[in-house]
Amino acid sequence: MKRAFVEEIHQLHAELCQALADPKRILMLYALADGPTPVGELADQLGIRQSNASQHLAVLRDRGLVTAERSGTTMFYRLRYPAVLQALDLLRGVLKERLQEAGGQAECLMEIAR
Amino acid sequence: MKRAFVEEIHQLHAELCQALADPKRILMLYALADGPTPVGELADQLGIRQSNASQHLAVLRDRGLVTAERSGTTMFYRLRYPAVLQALDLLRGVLKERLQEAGGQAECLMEIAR
DNA sequence: CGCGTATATTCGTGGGTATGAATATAATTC
DNA sequence: GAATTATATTCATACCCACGAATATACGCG
Repeated sequence: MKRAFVEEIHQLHAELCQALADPKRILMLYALADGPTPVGELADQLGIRQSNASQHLAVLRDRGLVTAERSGTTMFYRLRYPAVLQALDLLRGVLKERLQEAGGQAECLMEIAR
Repeated sequence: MKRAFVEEIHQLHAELCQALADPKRILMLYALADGPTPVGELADQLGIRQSNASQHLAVLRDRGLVTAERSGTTMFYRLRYPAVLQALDLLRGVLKERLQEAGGQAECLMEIAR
């Protein structure tokens, strides 16, 4: 059982986390929970340029987290693994705990931001 | 409820994910599951330099994921939120699914790598 | 206080990342 | 096939990250 393979797994694991390491991409994934969504709509929701939305979606596609389906001229992106949102929720919970322990009263915000 | 606050939450969320976006740090977190561990031991386990281990631990400390406690001259690092490992496990499961769907026969590796 | 051990920090460098602007591709309609 | 719409890609730029080497700090001991 080659050491290189094990390292490769951890590399892929890290790259998966890396895909989540951007506020825009996090918002995109949560937005996709409502079902397949066109690129333009995602861009509008996030208030970013179309090209930027495409770039972020390319990252998510590359990591295998979303799939794209064409319908006419518009591209619908679909969330592939809902478990990703569970993972994000878990980390959000950690963040909430951390902020509470830090003494800030930001807990209320946590309920809303999503 | 200011928009800036909500954006700040997502920024922090992303920074949390960013902390996980490195193979060495993932290994460190899993290693810390066994209880508080000195820096040198972590460095040895991962086969990295002491300074590099300290740097990675500084990132985890900065994101609030670990705490450091001094005992004499050695520093014991402790995992602060076990839920982080749950999140990592969820993502590992996603990775496993993805590799299986991709047709590779790397599933067996997934059982071991940790 | 000087020495050794354990850890932290700084610094330089190479490589990666996010973004807007511009351009390219793809499908639909006329 | 030209015009239109929706999306993708390329490019340049500014910023961030991982690493080793060197240096600094902190503690314990004599």
